Formats: sequence, structure tokens, C-alpha cells
Amino acid sequence: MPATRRAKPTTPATRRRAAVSREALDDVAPSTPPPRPRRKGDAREALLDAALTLVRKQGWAATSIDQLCRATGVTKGAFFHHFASKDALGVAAAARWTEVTAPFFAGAAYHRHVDPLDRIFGYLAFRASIAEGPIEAFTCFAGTTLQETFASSEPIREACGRSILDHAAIVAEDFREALALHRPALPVTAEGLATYTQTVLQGGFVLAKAKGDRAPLLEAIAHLRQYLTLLFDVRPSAPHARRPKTRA
Amino acid sequence: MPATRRAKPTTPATRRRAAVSREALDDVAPSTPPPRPRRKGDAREALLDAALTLVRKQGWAATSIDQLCRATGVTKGAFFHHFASKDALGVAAAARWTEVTAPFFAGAAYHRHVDPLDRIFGYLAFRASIAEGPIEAFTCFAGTTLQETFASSEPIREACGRSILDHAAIVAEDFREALALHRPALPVTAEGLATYTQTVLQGGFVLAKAKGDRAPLLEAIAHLRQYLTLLFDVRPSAPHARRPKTRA
DNA sequence: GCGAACATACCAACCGGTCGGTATGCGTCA
DNA sequence: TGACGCATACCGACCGGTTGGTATGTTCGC
Repeated sequence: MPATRRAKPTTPATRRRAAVSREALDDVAPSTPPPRPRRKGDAREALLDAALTLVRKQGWAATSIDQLCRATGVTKGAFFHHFASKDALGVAAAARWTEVTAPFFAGAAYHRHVDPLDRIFGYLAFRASIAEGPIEAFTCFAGTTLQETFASSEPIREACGRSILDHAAIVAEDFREALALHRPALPVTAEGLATYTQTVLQGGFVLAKAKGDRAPLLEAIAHLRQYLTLLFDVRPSAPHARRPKTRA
Repeated sequence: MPATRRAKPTTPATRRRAAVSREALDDVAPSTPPPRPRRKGDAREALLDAALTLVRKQGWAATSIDQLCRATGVTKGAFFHHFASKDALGVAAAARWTEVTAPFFAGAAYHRHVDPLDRIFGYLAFRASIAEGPIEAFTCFAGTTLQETFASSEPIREACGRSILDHAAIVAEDFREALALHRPALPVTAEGLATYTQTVLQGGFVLAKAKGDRAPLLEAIAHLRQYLTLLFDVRPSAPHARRPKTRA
């Protein structure tokens, strides 16, 4: 089975320089940062981060292992040292997506609001505020990947689904507190509202891609805010506009 | 430039039989109907319909021209006779998606309601009722394709975007009439509500894929209905539940 | 000196796309 | 009536390049 092999000595530096020049020719190169020299041991994280960026822009199937390697200056051998298959990378990338986004949201200022409803409105305002730059910069890795892989790869589907659902579960906590404090005009559950919130955001990403503009996402968030306003019977003069008290 | 060629006589029947046997080995074959013998002239439509089915299940990039040809019993030569490129097929498939779905919705019973608001609630009930079977059977070709191609192919992005936006424009007409008849509790526009409706549906598809179940889509539609209920101050005892009068 | 982290070369299958050719139907004019 | 020209639909071998994946080294820190 093994064919004839040559043993031509080459240095790592040669490869790295080649990687950079190849990347300049790459169709996504202009916006991708040059693969700055990594320290040994970085390959795995570099590949995952490149996957988060490239898959959000091109989709899962259109993003090849070779392209990932080129973008990071990692060789194919190294790729398969860290990941058993492309699917395994997908599962790991979904986990990494949660790993990256969770602290990002956890560290945001809206958590300081005392009233859980204010935190929810703050969350929505925050999600609107981060919708900037090119569409692929603020859309969701899990949502994008799900669309393509839900029927072809159960492990990836499960991992991406969990990423979204875990995030929803965090938002659900604030809804739970809000429901304990405020009585909604119609019967709702915390989990239901949290899932619906993610639904609106994911749909906003799709419509933003449809229009080629972030506007539909911002409008969707505004409608969701109005829904919560009516549900919880808050004054139309937005609650977070009248300087709500913050904690800690 | 032209390489050596052989002139081996083959019959169309040979090819068709080969197509069927190949398809039995295909990973999506079990659920795909066998490529029943087409009449001459059918190739283009057959390819477009196969694209709508396969792309919704596998995504755009994962669906190859060869696979489309296998599924339909069409040869590659015929494919490129009808479409200049894979991208051209994508644009045509988006148009076909509208061509297929538009009369489907136009023919639905909810249009008989006299009150435009009843038509809107009927539309939502209809969308919930058709969410049956495997997820790829009720999700949107345009939305799925958009996620992957919005940055790589402007023609496909534009075509898929228009498909969704044109459908929203039809729903917007009922919202326009509803706003003329009923005064909303908060300031909204017909176009804004129609776009938001599509946002919720598209997001519902993503969340359905995330959970591997249609439930999030149905819940999202229910929340949207509640939003409209509060906005237009309709009795919580759903308007289409108290037998509204119909027209024509 | 040993295992983890890489590097390099290679593979079969498949990718989108090309191209010379064939099959068939239709209008037209002798 | 029929044969001629021509357009449309279709055929399938072939192309260069890419795909995910493998096999076999080499390097390096402990």
C-alpha cells in the first residue's frame, strides 16, 4: 500500500514563508490576519480560531482543511495530529465557540442591573451594539454550521445545538428571576422566552444576510424588546433609558 | 487542445440504468425517490427540484453537480447545457423556490378571512401546520443557502434574499390592511412586521435544527402570535378560534 | 530516550467545468 | 413529399486541481 517516498530535508522556516505567500493569494486573505509565527503547541487553538472565522464567512463545507492549514501556517500532519477528522474539528470548534462567547457575554456591563428585566433589556441592547462591521463578524458559528450539518453529522449538530442552547439557558436565568418579580400579561415560561430570544437573533442573522445589511437584525431586536415591554407591561419609555440602578 | 477521444456507442437506456444503481449507493438515496424516466425537456426542472431537496438537506457546498445528475438521471453534459455554472443553478433554484412556494401560500385557505388580522393569524397557523416530517422537508431553501453563500456569491445571495423578501412583501400587504383597521399599542410599520415575521420563521428553522425537533419553531410562532395579540389588543381567546367570517 | 508535537510526501476519490459529438424535431423549399 | 439545414437537447470521456485522509519521518522539551 505505501508508495515510494522521498526524504528531502526542509526547514520549518521554509514552510512558514510558503504559508504566508500562499495566503496572499487566498480569496479570503485580505481580511484574514497574517499567520504570525506561532509558538509550538499553539496549532490546535490556532486551527479552531481560524475555523470560527472562516466557517462563519464561507460555511462549513466550503471551508477546507487545507485552507485552515494555510491560514494558520499549520501543516496537514499537525492538523491530523490534533483532530481525528474534519468532523472532530467541527465538534471542537463548537465547544470553542462557547468557550469564547460565554465569558464575552458574562463580562458585559448589563449584568450589573438589579432588576432582572433590566438585565434582559440590557442584553438585547448589547447584542444590537455588537452587530457591527461585516456580517460574518457578528453572526453565529453554531447557527451557520447547523444549517448545513444537521442531517449529515449528528456529532456536529449536537455540539452546535448545545452551544446555542447553553447560551439560551444562561439568558433563561434572568427570565426566571423576571417572572418571579413581574407578572406577564400572557402565560410564558422562562425557557420559552429565552429560546425565543435566540430564535429572533438567529433569524436576524439570516435576514441580515438576505438584505446584505444588519438592519433586519436591529429591527428584530427592537420588536422583541417591544414584545417584552407589552408582556411585562413596562412603561414604553424604555426601562434602561431611565437610568436603572446597578449592582456591584 | 482537444485530447484524444473515443467514440464508444452507448444508449440512453444504459445510462439511466446506471444512474439508478449508482443512486442506490448514494448516502441520501434511501429518502430520495428513484429517478423515474423523464421525458425529454424535463432535465432542467428535474435538476432544479432535486437541488431544492438536496440543498435543504445537505447545504449548498455539500451538494455536488454529480450528485444532482445522479439523483435525476441527467448527464453532466445536459447539466451544463442548461446551466452555465453551479452558481447559475443556484440563482435559478432560488427563483424556482419562489415559483413553487408562492402559489402554495396563495392557495391556502387563510386568505378567505375578511379581517386582515385574521388572515395573518391564519398564515401563522398555516406555517405551523406545515412543519411536519423531517426538518429538511419544511425548512427554507433560500435561508439555508444564504447562510453559506452570502459572502462568496453575490448573485446567489441576491436571488435567495429576494425570494425571502418577496414573500415578506406579500405578507406585508395584510399587515398594511390590518394597520388601517386596527390601531397598534406601539408604533410599527407593515414592512417591519412582515420582515420580523420572516425573521422569526427563519430563526425557528435554525433552532429546530439545534434541538433536532420542530418544537422551537412552533413555540416561536406562538410567541409571535402573542406579540401581535398584544400589539393589536385582540382578546387572548385567539381571533381565529371564534370562527371569524370568511369571504368568497 | 521517550512521547508529544510537528513535517512532508503521498493517495484515491471527487470537484466544477470542457468539449467533440449525437439524437431529434421543425420549418422550408424544390 | 421529402431531403435539407439548423437549432435545441443531450451524451459522456476527459481535464486540472482539490478534497479528506494516511504513512512515515523528524524535532524538541522533559
